[in-house]
Amino acid sequence: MRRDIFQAIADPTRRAIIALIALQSMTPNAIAENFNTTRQAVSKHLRILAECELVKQQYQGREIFYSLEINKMKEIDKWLEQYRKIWDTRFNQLDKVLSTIKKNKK
Amino acid sequence: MRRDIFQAIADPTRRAIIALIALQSMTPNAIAENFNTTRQAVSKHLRILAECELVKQQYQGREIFYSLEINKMKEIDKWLEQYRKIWDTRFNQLDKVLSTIKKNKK
DNA sequence: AATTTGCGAAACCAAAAAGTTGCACATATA
DNA sequence: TATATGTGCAACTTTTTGGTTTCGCAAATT
Repeated sequence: MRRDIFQAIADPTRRAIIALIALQSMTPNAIAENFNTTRQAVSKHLRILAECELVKQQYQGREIFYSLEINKMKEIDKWLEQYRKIWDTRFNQLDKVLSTIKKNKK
Repeated sequence: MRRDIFQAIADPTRRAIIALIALQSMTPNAIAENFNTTRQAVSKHLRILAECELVKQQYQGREIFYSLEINKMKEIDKWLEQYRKIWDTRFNQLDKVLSTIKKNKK
């Protein structure tokens, strides 16, 4: 089961879980209350998220609090960077064209 | 078949295709040469990418040139934004802690 | 006109994924 | 100690996915 972060965020439930625990840590039961699936299904998603180090577990008695490993999210940002460069460039090109049009109008 | 952009970029081959056609448009055959799969498999990937408007097709005789719809990529960026805010905040908090430590050393 | 080339679509297959049910086990609580 | 609670794990089922093969069609080439 070779998971990567892109596969992890592909599932809409997992993205919802990420959003849920982004600000405060939660237990599997508390998370599952927000979905129409069983706790076990959520547990499976959490396991996948944990496998690619997107979430962190904190044991407290018999409860486990899951929280987002925000630094891991930067990997997506890093991947996006190459494309951000492209869309910035294209925007600048458009900008150039627009300013040329403006100039010619004068 | 409900496709979204996150599902589209989940597959490594599709991410490679995206990278390939990011700078110049290419035909399915030309794209397929870069992979160990058949042209038809690539064609299927292209169809998925087209379905969620990540690629644009340009017909030229019997050839079809595919190019990246870079604006669509911004959707990922937009989704990331909420988390970027979080990691910026946490970084600033860390920064605060570090400067406090520094101060106390003096 | 006959053949080659570039392409998408459909049918099929194997593997992976997502979900469910039924455990086992530890930690609380009575 | 007996019971309830919170959790992960394994087995199983269904759905989805990624791939191949085969086909048909249109545009080039001969």
